[in-house]
Amino acid sequence: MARLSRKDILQDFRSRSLLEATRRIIATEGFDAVTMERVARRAGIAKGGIYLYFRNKDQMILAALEAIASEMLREIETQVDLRVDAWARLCQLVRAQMEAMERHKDILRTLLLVRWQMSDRRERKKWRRLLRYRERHLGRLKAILDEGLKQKVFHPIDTAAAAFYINEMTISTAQRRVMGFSQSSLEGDTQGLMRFIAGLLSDKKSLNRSQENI
Amino acid sequence: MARLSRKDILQDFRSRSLLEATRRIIATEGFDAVTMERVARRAGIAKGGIYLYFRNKDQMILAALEAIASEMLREIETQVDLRVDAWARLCQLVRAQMEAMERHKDILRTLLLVRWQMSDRRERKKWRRLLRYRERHLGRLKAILDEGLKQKVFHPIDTAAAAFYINEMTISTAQRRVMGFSQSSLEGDTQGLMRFIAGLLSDKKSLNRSQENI
Amino acid sequence: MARLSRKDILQDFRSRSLLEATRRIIATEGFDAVTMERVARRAGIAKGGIYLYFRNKDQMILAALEAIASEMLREIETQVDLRVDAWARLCQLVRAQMEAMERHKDILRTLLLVRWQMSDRRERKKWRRLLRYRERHLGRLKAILDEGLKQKVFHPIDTAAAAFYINEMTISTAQRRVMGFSQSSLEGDTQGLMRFIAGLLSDKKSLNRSQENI
Amino acid sequence: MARLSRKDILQDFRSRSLLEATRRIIATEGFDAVTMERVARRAGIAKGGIYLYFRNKDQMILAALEAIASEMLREIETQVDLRVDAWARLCQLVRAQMEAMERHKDILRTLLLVRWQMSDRRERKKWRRLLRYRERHLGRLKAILDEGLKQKVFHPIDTAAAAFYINEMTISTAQRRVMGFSQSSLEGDTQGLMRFIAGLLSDKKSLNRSQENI
DNA sequence: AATGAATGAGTCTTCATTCAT
DNA sequence: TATGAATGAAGACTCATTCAT
Repeated sequence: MARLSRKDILQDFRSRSLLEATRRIIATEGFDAVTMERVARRAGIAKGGIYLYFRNKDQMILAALEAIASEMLREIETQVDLRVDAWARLCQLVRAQMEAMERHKDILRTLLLVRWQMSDRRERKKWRRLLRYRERHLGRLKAILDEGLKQKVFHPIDTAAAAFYINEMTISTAQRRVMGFSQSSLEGDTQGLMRFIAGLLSDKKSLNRSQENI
Repeated sequence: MARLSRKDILQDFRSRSLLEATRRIIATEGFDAVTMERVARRAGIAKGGIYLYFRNKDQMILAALEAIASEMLREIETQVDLRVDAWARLCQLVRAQMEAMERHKDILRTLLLVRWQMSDRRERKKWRRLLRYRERHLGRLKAILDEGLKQKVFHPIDTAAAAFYINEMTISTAQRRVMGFSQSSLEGDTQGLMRFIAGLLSDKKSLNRSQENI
Repeated sequence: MARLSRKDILQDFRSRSLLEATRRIIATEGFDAVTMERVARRAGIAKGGIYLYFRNKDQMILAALEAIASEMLREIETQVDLRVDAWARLCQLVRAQMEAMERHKDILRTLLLVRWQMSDRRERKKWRRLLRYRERHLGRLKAILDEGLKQKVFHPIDTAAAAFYINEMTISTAQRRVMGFSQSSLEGDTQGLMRFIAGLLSDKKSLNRSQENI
Repeated sequence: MARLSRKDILQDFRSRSLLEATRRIIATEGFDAVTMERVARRAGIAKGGIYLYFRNKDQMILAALEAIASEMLREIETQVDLRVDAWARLCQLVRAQMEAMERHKDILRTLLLVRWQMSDRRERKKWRRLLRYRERHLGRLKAILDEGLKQKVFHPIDTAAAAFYINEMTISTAQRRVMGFSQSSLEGDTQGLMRFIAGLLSDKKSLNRSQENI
């Protein structure tokens, strides 16, 4: 791989600083509090300097969101152990997703809010890269489901649809926590969620078995 | 009932125009695109006139969202037939919800956007009234589930959690359609959703039976 | 004099209500709080109705200020006893002025602030009527001084200038009270003021005499 | 002393321009005529630029007033010669004050306007800093009077009250000139004023003496 | 490359005045 | 006459973006 010149390193560092500053502002003061002025100050860069790294505010925020999404996905994916069976792996994935969302709950709101702006068809292109993370996650979920099906751990099911629903249910559960509407612990909510997912996927036998493994 | 004078009618009309304009802007361009100027222009009213009907921008948006939630809930609730059994009634409710959301795609977009706005804890109080609609809907769902439990149509389950997840899955399904990510017909998506819900609620026997009734 | 028709009486009543409302608002909420809306509501009249009595806001405020000035002057002038000598009469006048200003201190600020707007030559005409009240008061002061001079109670002096200074000193004393910078009682401040005025007007002998009469 | 960079100079210039523009508008059109738009235009700066120098409108106006008060006080104080006796020094001070006010008629108008603004108790804190200038001036006056008392140049008197009244009379005299109500020359008015002040302070002997020195 | 002062369009809100009823 | 809904011109303040240094 090519050596990074001092300049490249500096550029990369500054760029990261900006994204990190953006993220911190979103987390602590909300999306509307993101101004170029504030971001620059927190990143220790002059306001005008931002434009050396990002075309405009939109692009900067997009990059910040992408960084967050990317990090969360990485966090989730490193938790999955390929040696265990499909159900156990699904459990790991969902649990990891719950934990990641809990960890980043300050940002979660913004990230998910953006999902809806993404459905504006006129700006589809703008959000395309961000949508890829979602697709990647759904793909991973589906792969596990497919494998479970092959292993006859789950009953026959539309795995794409199931992946979609499982993801949505997980997000909803996390959202309920973010809104402060859950009295349970993270673990309690996760287990409740897994029980429902088990209901979706399994015939009675595997359901029983699976509940032991939650 | 009191006769409405010409003035009352006009007032009501203006007020509705403003709420409608607000809704359309939120749905098509997002919350940030709502400016008093634009709302006024779309409603065919002078900028200052808005303040005859709403104290400020926040109140106007809130009123618009409440009108939306209220209307959608009313549409859904009128579809439920009290004489049929719990499962059939659940089917009606979910189907009605799907249809209402399909009918008012822009309303749906607005409601889903606001769901995430609401999760900002700093503004909890602001959204309280709006959350009541959600609670009312979840209550109705739960009542049906409770009754189904009493009638032994469903297997033992945490009905509050189940109501939550059923609602979330329904919304997610509609959402997928709004985002253009579903190739199925409304009917197809609804049936798929009901099948998953059946999986959640029923033991094998009732599952089989229920699938006939979807 | 012509009989007043019912209409005239009503008009007069409404007009007074408006001026009184204006005055109360100035006194309680300050000059900037005077809006046509508020004035109308307090006067129990519709907003648009004001324009039946006054050409515009400026004229209304002017009329209100004039009413206040007129009332204060009347209050002051009724206190002067023509039978006593010049110095006693001057004492009465100054004391009455202090008392009137104390009574109307909420308004005083605005009334005196306006004095300065009056010095805008471009708007001289607008303020002319209000200035007459000032002139009338100064005239009365000067008349007393002139008489005192004739009676040899005061030492030779430019009575016009003295009238001016006495009035200014009186206003300044009242102002200091309005600003909360005086620890004395009204009576104390008034006596202090009179002592200084005595210094202005009298030779040593009459000074001594006058101080008994303060 | 630190060298001023070109930037510092420019900043200082802009800041001064804004204060100067503010002052001119207050003096010619009154407080209500001060709008950010107008100030910016007169200062040759963009509207938003003002906020680089002042937090908000209030602060800008306050800064302008403070600059005015400060400058006027400086002009006055440099005229006082410490080697002469108390009466001569008082003459110098009053004369200097009259001259400064004559030189800066628009400043005077501004200061007198603000005197009445300040008497709004609701905003006491806002004006505190500005009041210090008044106190400083009164303190200087009182010090001269106290010294005169010690030197037996003046007859026994409440020097604090006398300082207050002398200042008020001086201002009133200048004010009368600004309003165009004086036919005398500046010198004539000043001498008239000093004669009255002499009446306040002196027994007959010193009065006679002092009149030679006016 | 980097800075941050400067710009000016855009935002919410207020309110004197008009005018249909 | 009287009403008060409607208008629209201001006003204070913010902030993305530019550009001279």
